[in-house]
Amino acid sequence: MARHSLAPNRRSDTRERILESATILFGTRGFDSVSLDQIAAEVGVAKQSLLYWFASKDDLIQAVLVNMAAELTVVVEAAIRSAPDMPLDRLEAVIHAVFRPAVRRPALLGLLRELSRLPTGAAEHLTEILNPLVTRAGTWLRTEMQAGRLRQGDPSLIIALVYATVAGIATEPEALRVVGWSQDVIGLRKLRNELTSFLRAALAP
Amino acid sequence: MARHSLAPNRRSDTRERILESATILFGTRGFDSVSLDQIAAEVGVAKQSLLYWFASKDDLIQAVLVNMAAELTVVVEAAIRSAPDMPLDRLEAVIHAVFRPAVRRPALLGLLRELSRLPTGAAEHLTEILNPLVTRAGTWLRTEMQAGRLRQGDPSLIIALVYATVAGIATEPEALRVVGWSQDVIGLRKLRNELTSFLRAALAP
DNA sequence: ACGGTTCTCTACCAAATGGTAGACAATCTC
DNA sequence: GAGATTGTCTACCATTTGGTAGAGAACCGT
Repeated sequence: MARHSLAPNRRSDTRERILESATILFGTRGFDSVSLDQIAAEVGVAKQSLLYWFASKDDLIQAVLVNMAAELTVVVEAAIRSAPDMPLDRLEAVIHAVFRPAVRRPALLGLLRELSRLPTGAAEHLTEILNPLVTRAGTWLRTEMQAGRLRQGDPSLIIALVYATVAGIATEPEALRVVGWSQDVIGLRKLRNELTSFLRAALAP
Repeated sequence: MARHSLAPNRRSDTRERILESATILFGTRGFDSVSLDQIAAEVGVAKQSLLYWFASKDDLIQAVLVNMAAELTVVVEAAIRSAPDMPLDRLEAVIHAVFRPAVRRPALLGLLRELSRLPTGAAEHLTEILNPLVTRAGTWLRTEMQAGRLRQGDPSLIIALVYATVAGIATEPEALRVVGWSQDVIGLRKLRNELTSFLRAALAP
């Protein structure tokens, strides 16, 4: 009898499949709006299999967040390393790099949007992962400014502005639609290009 | 015996107090994360009094959204009318006008962030309210561009960019904090000023 | 062959949630 | 003053939720 249609493996991929589905669901609909049952149904397992891999919903959320932070870090660091040397070109490359996963998987940045719903202190671990990334970017901007290759300004503010814009664009298509735009008319690619040309105009020395 | 400590009034202000509390709670923590019990407790009434004024949770959400759209419309239209004549100054005035309620009541823009969680079609009514506002702004930008007082560009993209940035800044302080910034270091006012100076640099003819 | 480990499942449970039924008090209308 | 209206409440309910208990199948090392 095929009660266990999925033959148990010593090395099961269930954990990764749960993480993937949970990332998408949490990122698009929010931690509180997604139940463990829904995630389990999406993955195609029973809820209790899910609770075997993650002791509680909070544990699952934590794992999803750490996973997301690591993924973002890899993408951004790779872009910084491989980008062209001129600061404006490099900045554009990084923005493109962040936009690509943000568009393919809006849930990634959507998760950041969810942070404010966590109990206080639950996101402390994320700071350890993401803060160095931001600090590095700030240091780089400052260096370029002092070398006269970028207009003077507060690096922190620039980074915050870029983050807010990317997050706002990538995670709120519905809000944009409601005020009267369809995705086709606006388009994430167009918005990305507009953002980069804005930055070029504002940061050129 | 004071079982009804609040003397019933023919004209009760309970409805408005519910709307106010619901706006704040929904906007900061999300539709699904806030229960009717919590709203009722915040207002200081029983849940059933709440259901007397709004037939269901969906009804309450709908009312909160319409209320928010009307409030935003008033603010923006007033700013457009009273602003100085030079386009860049006027644009800055409008941004300041949107930022003020956005900072005082982050829930206002936070509600827009929540739209993607509504069942399809539930936000149609909002489009009727907000779309004219956006259309008007777009027409105005286009006119100024044709008059040569702003650099050429796609008005829709500019508006979307401004909206995304304001919304991202005003509604995600927690996300900004997690990557390593405190509100004190960054500050919404600084971010607003940075945004307007960016726009000036990018849109000056 | 066999005992332990890994993995998934069915069967429950206590708490919270959105919502209903209806009693009861204050006020208005006549 | 009588009856309808308005507004608030207590009591209750069905469903959903996160989580527990524990059985059983497939695989491992010996």
